[in-house]
Amino acid sequence: MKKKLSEIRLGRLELRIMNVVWDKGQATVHDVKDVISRGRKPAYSTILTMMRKLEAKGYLAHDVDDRTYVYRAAISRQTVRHGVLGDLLDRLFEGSPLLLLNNLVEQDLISEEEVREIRKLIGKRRKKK
Amino acid sequence: MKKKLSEIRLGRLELRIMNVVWDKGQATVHDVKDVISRGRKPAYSTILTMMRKLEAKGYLAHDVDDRTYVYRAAISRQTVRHGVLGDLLDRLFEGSPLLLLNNLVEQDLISEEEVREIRKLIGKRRKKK
DNA sequence: ATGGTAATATTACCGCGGTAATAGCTACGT
DNA sequence: ACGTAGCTATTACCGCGGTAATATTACCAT
Repeated sequence: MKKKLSEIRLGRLELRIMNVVWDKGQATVHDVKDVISRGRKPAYSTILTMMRKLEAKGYLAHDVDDRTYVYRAAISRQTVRHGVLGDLLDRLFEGSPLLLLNNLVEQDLISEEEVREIRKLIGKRRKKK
Repeated sequence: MKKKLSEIRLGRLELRIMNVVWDKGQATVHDVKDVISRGRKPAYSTILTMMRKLEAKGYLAHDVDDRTYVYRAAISRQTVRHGVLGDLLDRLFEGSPLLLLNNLVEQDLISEEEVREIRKLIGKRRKKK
């Protein structure tokens, strides 16, 4: 089930679930329920339902281990990040990453040192090409 | 109608509408309908409904000019950008702006020159304080 | 065999963004 | 006075993320 990057759309709970699966590599419904702590704590059956829906949408897949579903991601964190970030850029920052960067600075979310690191990173990437 | 930054949530069409109002400073339903071009073109009544809902939520306000509603933004673009960006950071990038930056680089969305500009910007900000 | 246990499957509902048809109002032209 | 043009107001519906109770299934222990 391939998806265009721009079509990747995940709700809040969906993302919380995916994060658990990405972090742990694989997870059962119970695993997810145990890890999800912050804020509202959805019922077991809620998480179950959402994970089934996520699988139906092609974001999760599962193996069966002794009659327990062990889920794993069917889409990478990077892919989702790319998709969602691109979408945000498009919708709220005129498609300009620079504008977004600017915003991070205004919010004092990044420091000069961090920007320096990023420059280094870009340098390395350029060499590779 | 004050809102916590993290509670600012706007759908796709809502954001398209807000963008028009922000760009033009003020806009009637017709103005918005005329400007909105890309992709689906919602009916006049759809835009009308959405703008009323946006006003009910405190994102728009209106004056009446010769029995036509002239809407203006009741929340700034910056505020929405801050809110949405912070939320994204929190949900998908472990709250780390650096991780987000990194992602922009991986997607080849920012260049070394742009990062240099940002560093300059940060320098200026630091002096102000 | 049978009842408990622990998992998945089914079903139902809510709120909201989005969609739009249609009803209602009012000033203006003739 | 009256119809019409051009607005806003009302109403209804859909899909989906989220919520969760309840039903079903199947193994295990006694």
